Amino acid sequence: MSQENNDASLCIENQSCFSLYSAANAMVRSYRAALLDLDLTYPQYLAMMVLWAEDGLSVKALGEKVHMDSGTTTPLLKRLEAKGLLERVRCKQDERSCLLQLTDEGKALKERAQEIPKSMACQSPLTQEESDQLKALCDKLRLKLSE
Amino acid sequence: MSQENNDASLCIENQSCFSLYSAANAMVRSYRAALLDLDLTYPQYLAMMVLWAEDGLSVKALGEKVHMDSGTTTPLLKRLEAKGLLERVRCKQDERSCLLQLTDEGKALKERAQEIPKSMACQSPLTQEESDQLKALCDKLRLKLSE
DNA sequence: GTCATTTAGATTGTGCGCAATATAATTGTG
DNA sequence: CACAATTATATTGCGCACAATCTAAATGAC
Repeated sequence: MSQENNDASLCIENQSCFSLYSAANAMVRSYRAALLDLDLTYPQYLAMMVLWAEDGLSVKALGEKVHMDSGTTTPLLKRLEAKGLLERVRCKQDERSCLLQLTDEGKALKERAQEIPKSMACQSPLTQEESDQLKALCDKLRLKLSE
Repeated sequence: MSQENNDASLCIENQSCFSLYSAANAMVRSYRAALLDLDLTYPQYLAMMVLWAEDGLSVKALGEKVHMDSGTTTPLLKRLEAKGLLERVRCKQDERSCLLQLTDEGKALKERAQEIPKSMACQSPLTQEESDQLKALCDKLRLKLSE
């Protein structure tokens, strides 16, 4: 009674994790074309969205919002600084902390970015309800896994 | 009547794409500990699962199953070969094609891998229904986005 | 059979994602 | 106050993920 290949548990087609993984990659890929015009990668776009909502955050605060550690944020933020979208300045009160200030160019980019959510929504085959459902499931999963 | 910051569309907290992205990263991260014992990364584990189900596939066939292109598969498969888990042999009938053959060690690893799906399922906060729902939504999204 | 086209895979370069580690500033403790 | 512990950020190294490009083999058109 060996299970051999009709054992379903080690089959990627049956694994929601593989679907999650592949969908996230496909999503980032399809953002690429939309973000090309803004000269941003998807993770850079996430960082910019956080700063458009609240300028002047520290690296740590931004990292928490985008769920990235300093090994990811430090080089990413340096690239955004090199593009002239923000400045990284040491906090006077706490010299360990580094504050992120959008430049005028960085702020101005928000206008052009307004198109992105619209154009991405068009490409999605999901209804609003399905999209909300997906978000709820992903949030629940991530919260538990990052305990 | 400017929308300014109460404009919700450019806010990452409202975006299902960001939830998808973060959940996928968290998932891969939590696989890391489970796969440490097998000395596999998550993408390597995906490739091994495909070959455990069907040995002797070509690089192209494997790439299609895991949704990766040759820029990802070639170095990944070389690492699996370097670990002694498989061999890459040119196809006699078509010298362009490269066939993947599990070694005895590669086949043997399947036994130890049986624990992985179980241990990951334990960590998930999702019910079977929710997990199926998540999978269906992700599959629908990926299929549309990779048209 | 010749030559353009297609196909399979490999290579190169960039940017994450993250573990591990390092550095320097701050805080807590005696 | 000295000094250990904590905190914020930076650095290093590895493995994807993928666009772009290249090579070589196979196929198609004439």
